[in-house]
Amino acid sequence: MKRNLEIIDYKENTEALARFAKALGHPTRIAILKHLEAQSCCFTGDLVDVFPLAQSTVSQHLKELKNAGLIQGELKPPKIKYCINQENWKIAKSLFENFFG
Amino acid sequence: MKRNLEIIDYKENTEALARFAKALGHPTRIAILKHLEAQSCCFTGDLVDVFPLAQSTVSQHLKELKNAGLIQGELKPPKIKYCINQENWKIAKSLFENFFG
DNA sequence: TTGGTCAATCGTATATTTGCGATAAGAGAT
DNA sequence: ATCTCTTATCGCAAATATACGATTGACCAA
Repeated sequence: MKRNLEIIDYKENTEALARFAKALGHPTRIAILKHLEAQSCCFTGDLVDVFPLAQSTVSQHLKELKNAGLIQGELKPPKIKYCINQENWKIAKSLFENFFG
Repeated sequence: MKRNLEIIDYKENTEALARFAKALGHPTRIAILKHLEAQSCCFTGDLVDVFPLAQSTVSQHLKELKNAGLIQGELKPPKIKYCINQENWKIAKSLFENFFG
């Protein structure tokens, strides 16, 4: 049943795209990702210095980006180094490219 | 002051991108846009038939897409024909392309 | 003017998001 | 064990988002 598979893919792609888009739907999160793109990686504390937000708020945005799969954290005690999750980044990129045609 | 202009552009692009992303951050709105892409245009009623949602809910999603500038409505009494706003679509496309690198 | 059709808007309820300060948790160093 | 540094989580308040049914408004036809 090729048709069903296509429908499922369509549905899954739609929801995956919406999930990524939702994660990108806040200026601070876009800025965090731009920062990570430019620096390749950075620590939470660096971001707290850059944005006029409380540490807990920055941490929450990082959590959402992590839940969406766009970033990943690596333990570098006593800090945590955040980087873009290249694998999912590529998936998101291709979903958006495909979407915008 | 080139530097200031760059900062402003950076800030504006970040916010514009977040606004577009936010509008795309719901499966129904992605699906509506995919539908419009495929059909080029369609009426609200068609969408109400396609999605398992109340008419008022679909209308609300259309309003958000319109506010984000991604679609536009044309009066075709007694119906309204919705199409993708090609101009802003291109802007969104290039913002995302630029963002994902 | 009246009626019919279609879509937007109004209330309303519920859920989610965003932000903060305060607190807890994890991992060395002393 | 205790202290320090860094980050996550908790608890809360305010704002926003999502969905619905009911109502209103716009337009054309009879």
